[in-house]
Amino acid sequence: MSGNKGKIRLKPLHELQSTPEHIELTELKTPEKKKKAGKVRAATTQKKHKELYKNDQQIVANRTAIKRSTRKDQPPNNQLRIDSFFKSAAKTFKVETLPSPSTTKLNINTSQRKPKQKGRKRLFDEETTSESESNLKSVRLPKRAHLPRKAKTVMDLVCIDLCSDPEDVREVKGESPSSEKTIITKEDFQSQVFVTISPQIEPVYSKRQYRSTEKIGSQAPVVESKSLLATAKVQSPMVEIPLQNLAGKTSGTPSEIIAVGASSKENVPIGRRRKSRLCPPYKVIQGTTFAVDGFQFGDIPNVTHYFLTHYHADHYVGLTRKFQHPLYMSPTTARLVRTFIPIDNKYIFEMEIDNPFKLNNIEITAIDANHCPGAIMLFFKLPSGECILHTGDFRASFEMESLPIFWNYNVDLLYLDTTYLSSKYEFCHQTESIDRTLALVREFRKKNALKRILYVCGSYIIGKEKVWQALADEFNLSVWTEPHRRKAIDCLQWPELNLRLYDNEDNADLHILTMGRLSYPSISKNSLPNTTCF
DNA sequence: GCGATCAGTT
DNA sequence: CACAACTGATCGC
Repeated sequence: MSGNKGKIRLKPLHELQSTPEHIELTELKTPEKKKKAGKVRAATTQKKHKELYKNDQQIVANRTAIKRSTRKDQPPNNQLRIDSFFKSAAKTFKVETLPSPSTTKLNINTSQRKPKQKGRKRLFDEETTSESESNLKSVRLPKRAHLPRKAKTVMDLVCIDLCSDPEDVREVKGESPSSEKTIITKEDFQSQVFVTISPQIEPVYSKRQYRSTEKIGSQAPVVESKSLLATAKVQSPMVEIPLQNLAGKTSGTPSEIIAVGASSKENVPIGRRRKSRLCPPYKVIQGTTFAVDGFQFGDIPNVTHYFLTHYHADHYVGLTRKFQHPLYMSPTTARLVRTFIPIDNKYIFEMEIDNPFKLNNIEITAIDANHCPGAIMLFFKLPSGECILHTGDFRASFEMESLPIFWNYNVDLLYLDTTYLSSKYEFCHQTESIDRTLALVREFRKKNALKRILYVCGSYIIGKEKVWQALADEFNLSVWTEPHRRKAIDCLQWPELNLRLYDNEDNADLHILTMGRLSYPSISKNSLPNTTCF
């Protein structure tokens, strides 16, 4: 390895998040009044749940004359939980991993590749795994044992939880098949992150430090991202991370990664007084006047265009009817925004996926992020030739590697918006998650053939459609969801989903519910006696 | 009443 | 314990 070839320079968070001089440190403790309010709220919530549960118990008792468990996380005595079923069953559950195109070696010398060459781009070179590991040793935390990387065709699964996000189905034990696939896996990044984004660094960017005491406005003390980043470069050497397995030598090796946080909690101000927050530097794309998923900071100085990567609450937080700037998003996200947030339509601009367009002489391409419907990554090509990728929330897949844009351009700067960088998170392909779900439900149905089954799928506003569609299709289920989500699903323009959806909650086989309503009191309220839930 | 904020939930 | 992505209650304007 020489220079930065095959390496990513990772900017430590403490540099990116350096506290500007003008930020005042505000009180560290929650004021007593708020504490009290919090307690009152908590008490109210508890009371509400108790009452709900009490009522629910009565309903169930009246219907079934069977006394149900008083534990909230337990099903009524006449109901089974499929999740407990499969947790015990999963230990012997095996999944055959199908050979994927990405496991087939291409025998292409990456150094000889031409930019327009066809074929699958190897974002991670399977040949470099061992080299990568040895190089990473210097930065890996001493106590962190690395996982075996060689794939097997059959893996043992210890824990599969249908109640979890199917995207989160993890292999706690066993070996990942991903090591022989050329996908960007979390594991490939894990070592870097453990070193770079360390607990010692994070507190610098504590909630209270990113707190403005003034209104955001023309004189507002806002972080100037470019200068801050430039300063970071000068003041502290980059953490050099060997990632020679990321992309070929002629294309697509990001020279820098900026860790991006999207959570609304990242710099939550304290107190009730309305004070705007400071915009963290990573919300603004370096060298541009574009802000991504940054709506809770008022008008960000020097930002002319705003982007929304997808319609999830922690990304559109702060986006209200008052918003008055050009706002770019995918067509699907645009329909959702129009439906739920009354922003003047003249500010909403749709970006076609994979269709580059220019803004301020910067070429922008929206790429499918493989997250929820309408979720995109953003690829910026600056006049200088510098290419910047903002991932938003995304799910890496080997299909992504085939995208021409990753073949044709280097990624010089990467805004990586992700949380699951720890080795404890192991992600399989989305289709595999769905297949496992179907297999488990199939097995459950077989064992409970005589029972009526109420299928319950927890969901955010959008994002679980493929799972419940697969269930509905295979088992011919009628689906019901809450009116709010129904409205959102209608925005997706996904006819197959609408075919399955019915307005009648009582007759539906499969309920798509908000996560917060997945507790048994809530579920039972909507279910009939002698019903098996999962 | 709207929007911001916080606590609590899965 | 962690986390994302919520919901609902409360507070400030």
